[in-house]
Amino acid sequence: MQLKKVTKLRQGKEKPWYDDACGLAHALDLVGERWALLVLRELMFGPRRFSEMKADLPGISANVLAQRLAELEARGLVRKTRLPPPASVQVYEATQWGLEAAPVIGSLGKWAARSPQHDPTLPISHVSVMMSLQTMVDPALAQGINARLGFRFGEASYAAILHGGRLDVERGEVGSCDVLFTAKPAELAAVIYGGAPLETIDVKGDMELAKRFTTLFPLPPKAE
Amino acid sequence: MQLKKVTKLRQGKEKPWYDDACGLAHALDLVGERWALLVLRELMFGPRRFSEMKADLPGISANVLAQRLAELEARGLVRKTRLPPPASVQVYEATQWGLEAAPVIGSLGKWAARSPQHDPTLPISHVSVMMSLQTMVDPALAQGINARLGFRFGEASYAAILHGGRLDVERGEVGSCDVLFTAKPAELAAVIYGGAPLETIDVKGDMELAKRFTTLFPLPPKAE
DNA sequence: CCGTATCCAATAAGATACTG
DNA sequence: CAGTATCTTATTGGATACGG
Repeated sequence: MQLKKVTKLRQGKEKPWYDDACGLAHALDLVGERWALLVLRELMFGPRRFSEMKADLPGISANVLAQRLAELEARGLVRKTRLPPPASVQVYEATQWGLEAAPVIGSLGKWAARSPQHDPTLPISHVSVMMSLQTMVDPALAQGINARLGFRFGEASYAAILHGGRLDVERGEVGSCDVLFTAKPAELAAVIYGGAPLETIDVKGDMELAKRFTTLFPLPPKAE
Repeated sequence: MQLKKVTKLRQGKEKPWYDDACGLAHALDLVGERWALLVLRELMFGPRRFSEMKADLPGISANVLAQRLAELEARGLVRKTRLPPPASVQVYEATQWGLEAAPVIGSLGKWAARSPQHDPTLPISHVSVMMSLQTMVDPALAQGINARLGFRFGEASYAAILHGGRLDVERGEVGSCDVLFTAKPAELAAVIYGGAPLETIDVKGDMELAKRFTTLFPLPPKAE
């Protein structure tokens, strides 16, 4: 074979899949491919390395992950950078515009949670749990509570601030907080959404607050 | 061939494509296939017939449209019904839950409108234009205006009420209104979003109001 | 560790023709 | 009109092996 098969990448003047000027069609051209939105989600709390993402997206192949990242980069949703020394490691991060997809992703997830066929026993990544907490917190129930929460999932950890009915999440060191949860993502989800007893996970700090925290995330009623 | 090839349809115990309990992954299992969300969009203002939809989704094949409708139906997002006599014609309509995807679709579209690569010259369906108007109206700019707008796109027509900064859209007879727009969807879009002169389309009624109406839909700033 | 190259199998989609 | 049947082609994705 002497013809170098040009990598597909649909870059530059990509022709849209959908001949439709509407924003939705364009959105699908941007992130409508298999895995694309899940890849973007993994970047929502900050830069990640290739293999971290691969590990957290069960079933994705290196091939596909690489291609999706390249496409998202070509479209201006993701940037490839190098962490500042001494880390000096190569990572992917979402651009500003990419980050703005967060509420959209959140509302998609919230909408889908009404599905009768939703199976909550599947594995789940730590980014997913944290995004879901941020999305699903009920402002009315959370009103008036001020607290700092910490979350540890093996390697990854998050700090969250509950304030004014909202939950602001950041990845990074837990720091000082009122409650610290340590668990696997799926275990935490089981406690928050599945009604599993709080004792099934490791909780440190204000147990009263922890208990109350778990009640702030009501599931929407199932459709059908 | 004696083995009836069972149609694919992934029904009943469909195994999810993504092994991920997060809502987003499930959303993608529900409507992540090519064309699915566009098909659902076409149902957002009421029941449609198969060939109408095929005509308004440029490039879709009967094959794919039929399959997507069947899948959406199996998942509880779409219902196949018959219009009451004397029409007695077979149509598809979104279920309640399906309709609730409207804001999600809207925000996806709004987010994508920031894309530098968005090409607004492509064809556009009447449902798309009306959804985009509903989504993109700026509540601050529209505050204080009360008006009834009519829209005619060949066969289809819509009535919209601008009130309290919101635009409520319904498909159906135009009825009495303050302004009546008659145009092709893309022409209307060109006037509202592309700054084309109002004279390029047919407008009847309060021209002052019509002029003002066209200024209520600012495009978000482009990313990058 | 971070990907790329290659190959192969599965599938999805377009075209077209056809039926109740 | 509302699809289904059939065929062919184009994509896609998974697996594996390999290079910087």
